[in-house]
Amino acid sequence: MSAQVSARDFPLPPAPPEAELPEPLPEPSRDELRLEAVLAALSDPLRIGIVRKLLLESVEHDHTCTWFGLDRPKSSLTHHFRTLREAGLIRQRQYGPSRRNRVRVEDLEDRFPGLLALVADWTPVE
Amino acid sequence: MSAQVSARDFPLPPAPPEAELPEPLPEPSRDELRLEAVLAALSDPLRIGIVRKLLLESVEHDHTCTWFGLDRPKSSLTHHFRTLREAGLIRQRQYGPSRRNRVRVEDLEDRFPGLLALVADWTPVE
DNA sequence: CCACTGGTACGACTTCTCTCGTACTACTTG
DNA sequence: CAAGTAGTACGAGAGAAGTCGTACCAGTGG
Repeated sequence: MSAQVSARDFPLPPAPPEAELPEPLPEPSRDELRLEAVLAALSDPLRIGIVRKLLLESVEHDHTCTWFGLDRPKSSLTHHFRTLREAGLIRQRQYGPSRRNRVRVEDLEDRFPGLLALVADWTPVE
Repeated sequence: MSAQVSARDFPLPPAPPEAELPEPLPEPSRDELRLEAVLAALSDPLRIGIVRKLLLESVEHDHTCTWFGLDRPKSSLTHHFRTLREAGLIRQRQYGPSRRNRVRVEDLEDRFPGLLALVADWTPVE
């Protein structure tokens, strides 16, 4: 059956008050995004799962690393989230002691239209 | 400026007489294609360049590995073309002594719609 | 049959990536 | 200030991947 999630047109996040948020951690600018790097970051099942979960369950809200419920040591999670940020897939902000993540939907749709729809349709191996 | 190649809708190849062609080398079936594997294969600049060139310059014709004019040893090319075939991006057929490649446009558009458009728009680092 | 062409297979080497333990830092709360 | 929470940095080990030389093989054409 393979119920395909129809996630073609992402509602762009309703322009939150960016000015009031903590500064994002260092990340490539929209123009610096490289398709090879983005694809490499997404080629790991854990990471594409993270991006997919963020897309489907929280386009408008940021989430901490632990929100994902991943059964990995903290140092492994740091590695994967940093990989995603350095490739330009997610934006990370420091909220007090914790760090929150969101997908860079606007930037990615602008540079690589349709890519996030593929991520949203992805399913892990059974 | 970045003149974006508008390559959204690929003309599906006009159904060549598949029966008369040599058998394809072993490859994953359409249902076996995995997005992670496809993205991993495309995350190498040399390989995404190969797929892009095949897409833009020869959708309807197969090409040998040497046609690409890549300045690498033969054994390296064998490695990259096999990687692309095993990920399901290209189909390879043996024509006498040489081996010819084409992109699996139909299968990829069916499973991962829009992905090939991103590949066609890709440009190498200057 | 011999040389040429267009590849493959194998193996070595190097580099990258994933994984994770340990130690540490930053902030919050009592 | 002490304890708890959420994360980082460092570094080591294992495995995967890229690079490429060498030897080899299958057709093609003289």
